[in-house]
Amino acid sequence: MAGRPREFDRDAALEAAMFLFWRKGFEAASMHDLCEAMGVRSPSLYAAFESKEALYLAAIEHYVRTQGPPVWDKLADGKTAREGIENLLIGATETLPKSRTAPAGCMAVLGAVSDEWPATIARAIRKVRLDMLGNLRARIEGAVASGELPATTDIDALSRFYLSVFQGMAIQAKDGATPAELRGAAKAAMAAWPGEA
Amino acid sequence: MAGRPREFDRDAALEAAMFLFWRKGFEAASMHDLCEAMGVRSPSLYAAFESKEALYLAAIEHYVRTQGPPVWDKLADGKTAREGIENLLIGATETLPKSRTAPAGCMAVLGAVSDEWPATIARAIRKVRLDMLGNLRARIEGAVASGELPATTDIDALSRFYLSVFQGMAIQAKDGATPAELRGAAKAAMAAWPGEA
DNA sequence: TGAATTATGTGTTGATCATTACAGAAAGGC
DNA sequence: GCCTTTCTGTAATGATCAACACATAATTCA
Repeated sequence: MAGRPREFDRDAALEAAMFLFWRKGFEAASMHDLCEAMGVRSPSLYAAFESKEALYLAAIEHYVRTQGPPVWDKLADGKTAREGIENLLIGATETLPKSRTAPAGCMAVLGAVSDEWPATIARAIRKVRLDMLGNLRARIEGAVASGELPATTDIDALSRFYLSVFQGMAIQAKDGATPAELRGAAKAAMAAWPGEA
Repeated sequence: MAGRPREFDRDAALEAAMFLFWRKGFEAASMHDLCEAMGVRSPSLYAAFESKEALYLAAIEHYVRTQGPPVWDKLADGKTAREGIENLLIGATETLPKSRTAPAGCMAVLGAVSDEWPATIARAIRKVRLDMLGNLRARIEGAVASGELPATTDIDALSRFYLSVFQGMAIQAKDGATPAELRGAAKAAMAAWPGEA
């Protein structure tokens, strides 16, 4: 037995919440701001999303699902792992800076970076960052298996290194770095590829 | 004409505030927490530091003055710029992870990384990050001038690149990376030095 | 000794926060 | 038409927040 139908689009509201959390973080985005951005009154919001904390968790999941692939799918592009990682980094130089449609930076890289975000949120975001590391690691492992990289390659070190470049670029994008400026950093990072001149 | 003398050590209190801000950020460190950590009642705190915002500004200045040099002075160590930057990064692998005496991460790298920190604080922190970039840039410029690096070196790209490695390592330290793990990333980053095999 | 000055401690202020009570409205099932 | 269910809007809840009023204590200068 269905009651009164919901008058707002749950997905559109979630996306609006995502953008606000992306820009402001968890604490600074107040329920008042969120209601306004989502075009929903607070009781409807609580009925649909349970709590501010649960809303954030839904928002970052939506973020990973919608904003992640355009960036991270590039890691699989190209025949070699070297090309894949370069494609990832160069792609990020375009998406990380502020644009007409998106805030600067990366919600997952820059979130929960101080203590005393709710523990569940900190855990969820840390998991996303660990997944980034895992993605890089998997690509590099593949390159070692295929012989693109020597068996002596320090896989952990190399994946952690490229993750740190990505994360650092996110901070600099937040500080206003342009795609061209980030591209310089990305190109420089590729010179660290084993065997590079 | 001096009135009643202050009963607490202003510098010790400032340092306690610094550590709390370092760990929690601006918003999440409440005046209540700060008073407790500093061992001071709020009216005394306001008399000595004016406001929470001004206290944060004093705290980050104290941070740069006391925590910066042990890390950034290493940039001048070594005969070459390459050695200096390697010393900086390797040194950071020891100081960035959580220790008995210090929280994980870097107050300047990880601060004001979301919107809606007070504008004056965001400006101050961004300036510290810009100074980091300037320090790297100056060292690399010197290396080009002395002939250590070719005149064709992309100075902006190289300094931005090493800044991003430093900043990324700060995030990973916050996520629990160990000195050994960070050392791998730092060593890998040095392979990007122009002319490296 | 007393006047001026500055710190301290208690307790409060208005604002803002996330969350919810409550009453009315819109749908389906009978 | 009526009951159940679910959503919407208004308005309130207690909690916490930064900041401060006020009275008192400690010091210096005259």
